[in-house]
Amino acid sequence: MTIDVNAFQTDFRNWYQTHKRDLPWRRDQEPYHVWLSEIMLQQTRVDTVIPYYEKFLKLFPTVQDLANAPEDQLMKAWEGLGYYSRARNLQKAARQIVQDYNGEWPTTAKELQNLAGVGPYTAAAIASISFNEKIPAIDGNAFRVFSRLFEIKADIADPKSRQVFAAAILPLMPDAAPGDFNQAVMDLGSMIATPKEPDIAHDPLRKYSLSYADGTWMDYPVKTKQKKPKPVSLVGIVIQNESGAFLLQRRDHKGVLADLFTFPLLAETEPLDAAAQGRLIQAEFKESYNLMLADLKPLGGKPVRHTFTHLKWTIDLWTAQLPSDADLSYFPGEWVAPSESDRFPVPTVQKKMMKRYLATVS
DNA sequence: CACTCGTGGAT
DNA sequence: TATCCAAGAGT
Repeated sequence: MTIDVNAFQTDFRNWYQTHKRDLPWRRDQEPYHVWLSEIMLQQTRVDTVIPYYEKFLKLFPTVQDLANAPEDQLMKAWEGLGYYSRARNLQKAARQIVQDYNGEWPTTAKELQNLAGVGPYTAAAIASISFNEKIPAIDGNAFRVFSRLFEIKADIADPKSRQVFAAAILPLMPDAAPGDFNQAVMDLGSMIATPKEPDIAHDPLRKYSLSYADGTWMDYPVKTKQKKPKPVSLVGIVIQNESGAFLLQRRDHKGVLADLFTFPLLAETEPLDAAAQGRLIQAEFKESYNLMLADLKPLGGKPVRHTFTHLKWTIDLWTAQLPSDADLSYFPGEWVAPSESDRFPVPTVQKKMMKRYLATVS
């Protein structure tokens, strides 16, 4: 594979200067801004991230503000964005910067990877954009763009493939503005060299592309298929006291939706009929929480469905009553009045359950 | 290293 | 509805 690197860089740079997107985190090269945006953009679309990014910068203008933020305020600001461990790692890393690095950002990708939540991609992105390190930032766009350019058949789901791509990309990077090169790859991948139906006619790199020449671009990137989400049946219990407050449960610090608040959820080892669900709920509340629910009954209607990357939840909703003076010593959660329900970070599935409940009882 | 960890848009 | 997948990282 012989390629005129100078011509390639010129074509690519010219295209980027004309077509690059105007994004909030491109207003400067502040590592705090670049880092925050890169964490939010992990597995998340630009349009989704923008409002969260703007809100975060208003709430936490500096890395010191983020390091000092109350956890619930942080999680609340992240609510709905998904992959919530990113938010916890965000604050861990902010505290690393303030305490371990005395507020001075490390300037190399190698050092940046010591920060919580910063892996090889994010470290390379920050190092190249903020500190002009010549290192390829290899994300899904880069895998797609360069596998098609050079017909690279390494499986991108295999971590070992990263070095194959790095070796192919590095010789193409310019000494000046390597961060622009990496961002150009992302813009090209999201606007032109898309997964389905790439706009080949407007691709500034089309004359360098082996797969375009061979008509094989649909075969790239090579990626092993992901498994189907595992079906899980659950019951969700909408419990209210005599003043109408809801009993919300703080989920375990580990696992799915860690630390967030939902109606109490119980997983069934296998799908149960209504009678068995009722017995499960009463037994679990008695044995685990020492609580006796009153007036327990199915809400009725279709179950609430929610699909994660690896799980497919089917939730049958129930309703019950519990006095406000019930002893919650063994229950990880608290009463939440409808008026103050937005003080707690809740995942999307909780919003779905609440919406279904309110629609059914009204 | 295979698995875990969310959400919403596109098709 | 089913599937893919979007600027991945931690374990």
